[in-house]
Amino acid sequence: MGEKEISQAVVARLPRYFRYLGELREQGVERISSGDLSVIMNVTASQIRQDFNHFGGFGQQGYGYNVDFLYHEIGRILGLDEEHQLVIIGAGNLGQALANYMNFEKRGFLVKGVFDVNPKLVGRQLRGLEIMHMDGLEHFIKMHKIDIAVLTVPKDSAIETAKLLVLCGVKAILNFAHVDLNVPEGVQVENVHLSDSLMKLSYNLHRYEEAFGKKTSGGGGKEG
Amino acid sequence: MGEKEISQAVVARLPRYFRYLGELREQGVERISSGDLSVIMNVTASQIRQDFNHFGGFGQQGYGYNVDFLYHEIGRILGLDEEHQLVIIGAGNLGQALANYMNFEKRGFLVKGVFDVNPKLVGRQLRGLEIMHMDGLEHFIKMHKIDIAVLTVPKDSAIETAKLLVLCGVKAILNFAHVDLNVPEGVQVENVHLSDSLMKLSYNLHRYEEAFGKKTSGGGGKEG
DNA sequence: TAGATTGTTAATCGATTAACAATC
DNA sequence: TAGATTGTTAATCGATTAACAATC
Repeated sequence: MGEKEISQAVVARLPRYFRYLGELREQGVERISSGDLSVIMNVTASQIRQDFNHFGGFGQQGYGYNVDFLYHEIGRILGLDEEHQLVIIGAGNLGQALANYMNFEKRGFLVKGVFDVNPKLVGRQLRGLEIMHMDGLEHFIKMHKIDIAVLTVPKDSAIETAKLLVLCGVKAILNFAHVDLNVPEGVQVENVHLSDSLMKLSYNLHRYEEAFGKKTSGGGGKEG
Repeated sequence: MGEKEISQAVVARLPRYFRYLGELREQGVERISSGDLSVIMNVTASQIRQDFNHFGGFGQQGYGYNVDFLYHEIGRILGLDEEHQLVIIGAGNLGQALANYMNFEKRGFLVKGVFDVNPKLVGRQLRGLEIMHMDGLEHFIKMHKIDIAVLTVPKDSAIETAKLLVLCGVKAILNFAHVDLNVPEGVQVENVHLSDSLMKLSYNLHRYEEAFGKKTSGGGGKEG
């Protein structure tokens, strides 16, 4: 009832909490305080408590947080307790790499199909999946109740493809194409712009060099 | 002299400006006002002017901004006017996909080498590059003045590999491994955590469904 | 010149951090 | 109970937006 909107800044931090809690859990750590976790994760204890409390009180005064419980709660908040059916659109290098990137499966993101328009690719096997032609996309999406699409097509066809995906009923798009998609409300888009990341890295590299001198010289300063 | 530090929020927006300005430029648009650009990019004109002014006055009152000039200025700010030598560490699916992803080259990011520890991969050709064994990494990095490394090794070896890269003199790492790297000051890291992106997408998908009902039904509402 | 639009200062908004009473 | 640590409110900090004088 009237759940206050959670800011994307908070949401963006959840996967990192989930990862650290997963590690602690595997190490057999049973409980952890926000203070200890803040040291490990290099954030403030205050932020940790604020973040968790957006979703309810997971901790206990004087005790801290139960690692296993918190891990599963955050997983549930992220929707990892449910299975997602996804398709990969674009079977180029990146699409193939992602199809082979098994790790998604164990979080409940099941790759059900891979699509492309290139007749040279259509029919090929990819980790047990046959690459299909885009013509069959609409039928496939409805048939298999696909809710997420991973978009790795060239940027010139990305906008058009996204439109088609939305029409077919896809509700979330992980977009690797280097364009902004314009989707209707209720359809979620998450962009992964690799060249943007590289440019940001380049900026920071240059700024640092400018500020502290370019000398890379061999050996040099041991950093404390 | 005493350049005020630019926030990462601003830096993160620069590649997007660069992209839109590049498009306008290709369309032959000569000048644009912050107002017009704000409509195209769906941000406030105020933010655009603030962002640009962090780096100096690129516009002219009553005229706006010269698209070509601004495009090149932002490129320069991002360090795209200089060439970067980079290596890809890890020649698995993702590493190979990135090596084949030519687009980096045209922005001055030159893939000079691909490395792996797997003897089955070492020696193979990848777009004109031979996959090399990690043993030769240090020599290669120094020889070719590599400043950026793209890290696509499994997470268990990522931290160790990053340490090695830093020792060899690499100044920036684009990290695809699903761990946080702990590098000394002056070494830049940019993380691309694909599963984090997918989890964020999943969160937003679930939140929306919860808030507005799960009904996906065929056909449904035409969005205005 | 008059109109347009920037550069920049001031106001607002939101996110992070600090503080502390509640409570296990 | 005393000590620890949360949940939560208040204070601070930073980023975004609004406003407008400067100026092309």
